This record gives sequence, C-alpha cells and structure tokens, in this order.
Amino acid sequence: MPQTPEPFDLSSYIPYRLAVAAERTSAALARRYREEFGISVAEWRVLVHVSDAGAVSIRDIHQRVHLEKSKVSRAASRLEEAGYLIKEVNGQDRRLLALRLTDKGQDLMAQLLPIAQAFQTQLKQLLDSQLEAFDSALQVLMEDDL
Amino acid sequence: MPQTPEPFDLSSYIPYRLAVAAERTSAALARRYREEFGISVAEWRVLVHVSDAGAVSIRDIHQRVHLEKSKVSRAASRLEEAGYLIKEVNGQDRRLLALRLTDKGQDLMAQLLPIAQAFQTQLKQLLDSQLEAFDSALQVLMEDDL
DNA sequence: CAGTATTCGTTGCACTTGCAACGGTGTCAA
DNA sequence: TTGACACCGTTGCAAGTGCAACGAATACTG
Repeated sequence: MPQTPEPFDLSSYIPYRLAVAAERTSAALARRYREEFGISVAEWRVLVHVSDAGAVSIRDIHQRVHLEKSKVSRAASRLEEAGYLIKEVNGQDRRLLALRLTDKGQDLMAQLLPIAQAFQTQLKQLLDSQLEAFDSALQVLMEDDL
Repeated sequence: MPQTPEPFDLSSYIPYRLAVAAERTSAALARRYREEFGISVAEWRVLVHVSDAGAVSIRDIHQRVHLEKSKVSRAASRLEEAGYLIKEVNGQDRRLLALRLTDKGQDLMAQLLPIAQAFQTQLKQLLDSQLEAFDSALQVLMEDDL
C-alpha cells in the first residue's frame, strides 16, 4: 500500500481561511484611510482607544487593543510626531504616560469614524444572516484557549 | 449641543475581531510547530502546496496560497536551505521553477499534517453549531469585493 | 525574423516587527 | 531608610516585510 501523503486542503483549513479573510478585511479598511490620512492599522487602534478612553497609558492600550507594547509605543510616537496626540506623564505614577488627542487628532477621528462605521455597516450587510453565528464564533476564537 | 465624539466600540468592530481571532489562531498553530520544527506560517503554506501539488512554481504558490511572490520566494529559499525542498528549472518554460519536496521534506510533512489536522478538529469542535455559518461568512469575506 | 512587451523569480531598499534588555520609577518588607 | 523586586515605556538588534526594479526567458507583433 503506497503511503499517499494524504492530501491536505489548505483552502478549507480554518486558520488559513481566517487569516485570508482578516487580511482582506484589514486591507480594505486600510485602503479607506491610509492613502488619504496616512494612518496604519496600529495607529488606528491607538487612536480609537485614546479617543474613547481619554487619558490612557501605553500599557492600557496594549492590554485593550491587542497590540505589543513596543508597537503601541512606536505608533503613539508617530501619532505624536504627526500632531494627533500628546504624551504627558501621569502625575500619580510617573512611570505611566497619559496619551490624549490634540484638536487635530479629534478632527482626524471625526473624519475616520464615519468611514469606519460605514465599513462596519457594509460588512454586516454582506454577512447578513450569518452575522450572528459569525460573531459568536469570533467570540470563541478571541477568548477560548486554543 | 456638545458634539460628543460618538463612542466607537472597537471590541465589536468586525475587522478588529477578525484580526484578533486570526492572529490568535495562527499563533496557536504556529506554537505547535514553530519551536519544534522551526517553520513559519509562510513556510507552512508553501510546504502544503508543494506537498499537495507536486512540482509547482513560485507563481503558482503565490496565486494559490495568498502570499506575496517575494514572500514565497524567500520562504522557498529558506526551505531549500533547510533541505526540505529543491528548486529545479521547468524544462518547458525556463523562467519557471519547479519546487519539489525532498525526502526530508516529506518526512516533515508527515509530522506536520497530523498536528494541523488535529488543530482543525479542535477548532471545529469549539465552533460546533456555528461552524457552518462561520465558514460561509469567511467565504464571503475571502471572495467578495470589500 | 527583429524588436518590443510581458512574465518569472530574485533582490535592494526602506520600513516594520518581535523580543530582550535597559533606565527610570514605584512598591514592599526588613 | 534601604535594598530587592516589579513595572512602565523605549530602544537596539536581527529578522521579516512590501514594493519597485532588475536580468533572464518567453510571447507577441509587424
């Protein structure tokens, strides 16, 4: 019996499908604001959290938005250099930073958020009846031990 | 009316959820063979396609497994250097390469494939009743224009 | 044919990434 | 108070990445 190296169908392999779908989705979103605003995905996540939560530390962002702390640090530095946010030292604990949006940063978010919302709406329409199951599947993959 | 910068919940944002789920899944899989076999995700995809399709070109792999051609080229070079595959020139069209697994490469796949299959099984069990909808949602995200 | 255009895989380059290590700061117990 | 320890953000470094440009090979066109 020849040991056929049992064919493996990558295109039905969940980690692969997930990676491709995520990459396409991120790329589609990035297209919508990278060229116009020069914002990367990492910077986008930092902006969202700072915009939402006010004065946050690098560590806060790291924990909340699933980014390496060095990635957060560098994204924040780029955003600071671009004038979208400022870094202050936290008075309570001087190891911590307190990141805040500048006016320019708030203007930026006022432009970015509608784009992001529209994309979310588009995706929801696309997924339609599968949305609910899709979402709870993602929840499992985001939280369970793998 | 103060223009509240309408809160944006990143944790319910599909591109974000998808990215996190994909990253966790890929990381979990990579853990299972990176340390033991020293194989990256790109190399894994190349291996799978070469293992499946026999003598393939860089371009074939590029189109089939969603990898930049330079990424494929470099992954293939690493795999060649590690002795898992060989590059021959295609006799019909000498611009093309024909990648093939070596015996060592086939041995490697014989070890990797069961691990990959087991992980797929684990994921299917985890997703369970949502699996079908999840899969067709991924199909949409992989194929439709976004 | 000759000459141009196209395709293939590689590579140079600038940039990003992950990881470990670092200095600066705070905590806690002796 | 002092010393050991833990935590924060940054950075050095090696490796990986995307993109454009390249030489080699082939296809096309007149």
